Amino acid sequence: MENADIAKIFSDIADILEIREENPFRIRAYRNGALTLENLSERLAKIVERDPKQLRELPGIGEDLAAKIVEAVTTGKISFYEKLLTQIPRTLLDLMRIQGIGPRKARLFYKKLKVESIEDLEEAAKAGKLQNLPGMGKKSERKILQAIADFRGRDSKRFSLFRVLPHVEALVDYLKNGFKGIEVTPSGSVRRRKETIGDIDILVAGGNASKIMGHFVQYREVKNVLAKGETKSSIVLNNGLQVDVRVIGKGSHGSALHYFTGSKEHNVAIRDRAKRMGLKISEYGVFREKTGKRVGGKTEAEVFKAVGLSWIPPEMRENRGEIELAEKGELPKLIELSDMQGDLHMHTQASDGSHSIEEMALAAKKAGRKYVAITDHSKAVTVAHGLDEKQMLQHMKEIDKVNEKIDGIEVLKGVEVDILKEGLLDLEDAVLEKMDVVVGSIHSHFGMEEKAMTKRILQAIETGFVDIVGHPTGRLLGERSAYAVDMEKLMDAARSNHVALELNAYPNRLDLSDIYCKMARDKGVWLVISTDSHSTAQLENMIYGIYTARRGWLEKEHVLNTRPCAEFKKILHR
DNA sequence: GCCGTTTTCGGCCCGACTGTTTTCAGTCG
Repeated sequence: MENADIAKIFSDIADILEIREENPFRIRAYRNGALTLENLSERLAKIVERDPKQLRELPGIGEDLAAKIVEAVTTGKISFYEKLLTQIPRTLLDLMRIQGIGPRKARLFYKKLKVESIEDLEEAAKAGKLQNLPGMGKKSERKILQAIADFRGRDSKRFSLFRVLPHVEALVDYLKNGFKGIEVTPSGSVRRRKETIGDIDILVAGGNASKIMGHFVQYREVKNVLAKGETKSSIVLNNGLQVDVRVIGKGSHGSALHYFTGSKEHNVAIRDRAKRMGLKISEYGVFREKTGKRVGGKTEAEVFKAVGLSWIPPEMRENRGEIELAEKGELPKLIELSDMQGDLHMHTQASDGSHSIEEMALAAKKAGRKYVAITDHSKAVTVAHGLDEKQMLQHMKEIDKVNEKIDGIEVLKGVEVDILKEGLLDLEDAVLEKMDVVVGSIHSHFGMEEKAMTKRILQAIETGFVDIVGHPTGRLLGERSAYAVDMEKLMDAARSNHVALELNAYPNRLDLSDIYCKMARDKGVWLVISTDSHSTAQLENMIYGIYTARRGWLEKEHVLNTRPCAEFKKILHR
């Protein structure tokens, strides 16, 4: 069992215990445990193998959960969970994924109507059986039917950040244009620059709250209004994206911004800390618990300062150790877009790109880069018109020509060479030898099992020709999951062979993920951030790589292409 | 079930909105 599987079981256990109305703190303990496992970069199996006692060092993992993890890793199941499932059907848990249905309602429907699944629930609602239950009515019944329809229509629940940001911008403009002197700030996972977004949260400071609410729900792209209150409203856009807006007084801007930026886990940890210090934090400010005296909240910095911390960048607020660092004053200085000097992965018309070498180079210069590597596909990637040895040599001459012709940016000769099924590279050594930059990537046989896939990539690394492993897990957000690879082994091999791993900034890749970036940072593995552009416009996607890098705690020094070209080349030619 | 600068026991984040109530439970973030 892998980390995510065990996390899912802990979360299921929490749901079941909730339906059974057990001790809410015990339930939270399982939830917290699940979150810890989700955010963990190291494989639990590895930790157990090394020393099961180390599980106890993980936040929220005590004697009990540690034992369950050991059981899961060694036997492939958790007997406590199996036992629970004999009492409550697994499909009942799906009910709680319907908006407006929590554990109480799920339990009510199950007990009174024998509803065990979403299908059962739909049937009961259509038959008018729900409205007569205690606490229910006609309106609730209608809402549930609507929520079931929404749930089904909403394809794959989360939206990629790059699809969401344009909507955020439009909404912020819309709100700002309606009123004078209000501050409109995107918060939530958008502000944390998470790779996928569940809904948009927008904070408005100042202004007439009820007027702002009235204006907001009339936004031109509203499909339906979920809730409209005095200070808080939620709408669903035509594309299925939910937007929450909250209005707050200007004096509480900082505490509200902190609160609505989250993450939830970070907030819980901060509030817990405040509590231990005799303080109470809400969206309205920081207060002394005893006297109720307000001690801050106008700015975010005030909130952090009140609990003895320096200001934590939003991208780090996931309760992955950032609070401990802030306490010691040791927060990293996160990488910024302006640090990026090179872009080492892009395609031209020679393979599957839309522009010429020169056009790409000039656009990259405009985007602020000082050097680029042109890395077209090799011949195995036929769908992308990959180049064979002869074509590649010709292409390299073209690159040389452009390099001589233009100023202000250095153009390196590169290739994105396919890592074949057996771990061999798709071009002859004699050609690879002449390259400045070799990116090795997987484009086929994604379904290989983990051992074989890991061996395949390790073998490619060990040829000595690969400088960078491109999009190392092959995932496409919302489309294709990562292929199975032992990331520990891959990173260890990369480090000992002086090979860098790519953080591919293509917005639906972001591969490596934030968690793997942090793992690379911890392990001292070199990284590069590249756009994998197929057109000049895509060179601007570097910013998405920066977002993910910042979420992975990366600093300038961890990323090779923040260095000047000469220094970068020197490192490559170790 | 977890955890400890008040505690190995007794706490555990906090508030808005809705629909059903006739003062509040459930859900959500």
